[in-house]
Amino acid sequence: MRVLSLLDRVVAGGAVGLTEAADATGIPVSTALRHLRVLTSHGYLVRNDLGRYSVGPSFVRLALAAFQSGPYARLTAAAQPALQRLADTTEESAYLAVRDGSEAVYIATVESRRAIRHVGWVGKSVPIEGTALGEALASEMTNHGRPPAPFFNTGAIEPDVTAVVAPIHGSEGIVGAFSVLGPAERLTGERLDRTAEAVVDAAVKTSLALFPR
Amino acid sequence: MRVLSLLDRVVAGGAVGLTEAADATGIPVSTALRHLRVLTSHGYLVRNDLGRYSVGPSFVRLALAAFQSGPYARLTAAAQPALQRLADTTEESAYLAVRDGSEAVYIATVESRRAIRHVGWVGKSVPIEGTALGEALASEMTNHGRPPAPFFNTGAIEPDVTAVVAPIHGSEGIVGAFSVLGPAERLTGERLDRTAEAVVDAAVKTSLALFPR
DNA sequence: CGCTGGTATTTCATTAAATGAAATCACTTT
DNA sequence: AAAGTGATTTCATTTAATGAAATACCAGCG
Repeated sequence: MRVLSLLDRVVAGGAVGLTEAADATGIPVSTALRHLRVLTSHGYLVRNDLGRYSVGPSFVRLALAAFQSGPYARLTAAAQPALQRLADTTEESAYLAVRDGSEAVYIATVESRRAIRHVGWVGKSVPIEGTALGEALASEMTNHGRPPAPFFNTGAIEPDVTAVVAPIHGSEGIVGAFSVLGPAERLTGERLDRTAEAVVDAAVKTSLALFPR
Repeated sequence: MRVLSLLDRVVAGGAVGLTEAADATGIPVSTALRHLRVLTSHGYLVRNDLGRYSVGPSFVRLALAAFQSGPYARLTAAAQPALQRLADTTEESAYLAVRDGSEAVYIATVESRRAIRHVGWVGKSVPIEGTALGEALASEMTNHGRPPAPFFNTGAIEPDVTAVVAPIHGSEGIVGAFSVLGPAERLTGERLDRTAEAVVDAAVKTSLALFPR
């Protein structure tokens, strides 16, 4: 699995030298070099003129496939209309996220049209612990036919950013969550209430689209 | 590297059983099972209730990173305005592709607004040999300061689909190519000529954006 | 209900690849 | 020229991978 650790670090890091990759993964440089050479020979990585490794075309092909077939294709397709509606009605950026072990990863977004808006969290991971998103993804479906309750948090990841979250259910439990993110000073009072209603509504509709009962 | 072959097949395949993954990679099922379990334990794959393996959240996180940092982030960002212009001016679907060994992979698109339009080739691989795209990606920078010549082909991959292609240069040679794809009956005569000019122009402008001289 | 076929899982002995330190090389900076 | 950093090669050792065979499970069919 060393080879995947290295691949992970290089793809996540953008452009990474041998010693940096070895240090980041705790692998001796001679071992890391061998693995990086194998990954490069198969096209998963490329090595540029400066000797730095980056993602290669074979990995890119798989990255595209990951969103075109399989569960994330279905989830992102089912979620897209709801994300658009969420961004339109709440006038804040709306995100779709999934659970990745002890973290949550934002995998899709429709950004708010406002000049002051939350941006750039697709691909970002946040901990399950201590975040509204984490709570939502780790929650149980305990509402017995009633709409799920929304989750709120301010400042968990960034100061003055409020998150309003609702989980999405599929055939095998919680498959993702919607999160609307915006400045805390805007998301208060009645705007916060209406945002919560919209997020819950989006989650319920997307859950039904994925798993009709 | 067996582990990456398996990962490749599962991600590309969408939802794949143990025996299918083993057969597709030529790996004995007991060995394949072990690898699939390791991939699942790290979150790169998931296994559903039916026992089929699909892409998992750790892989999705990397897939997103592949387009956010590193060479493909730069390439797709630099190419986006040109793809949009190409689709607008030619009224056909425009694609960006890169070379992956003996194949070419389409990695981004702006689709034509026409009802009859070419769709759905992002993530698809075509051979270098026998295609206009392949010729373009394999070509040398032999025009010595003059604009590159466009490449044409009809029916190489699908009957009655014409491709008009031009390579994009970066600091280390050819880094990608633009391809406009549309019905052969539409892309003839003066429309074909103007499409070729537009593709070459897009490639030249994107090359300059990536590697100013 | 029993049988068959296909798929998945476990076990265990064998093999092959991975490993990693040390020596060496290359390049940049002082 | 020397020093420091990063990369590469070599080689002996170790560890993980391997894969066949046995077993278990499940769905479909007669």
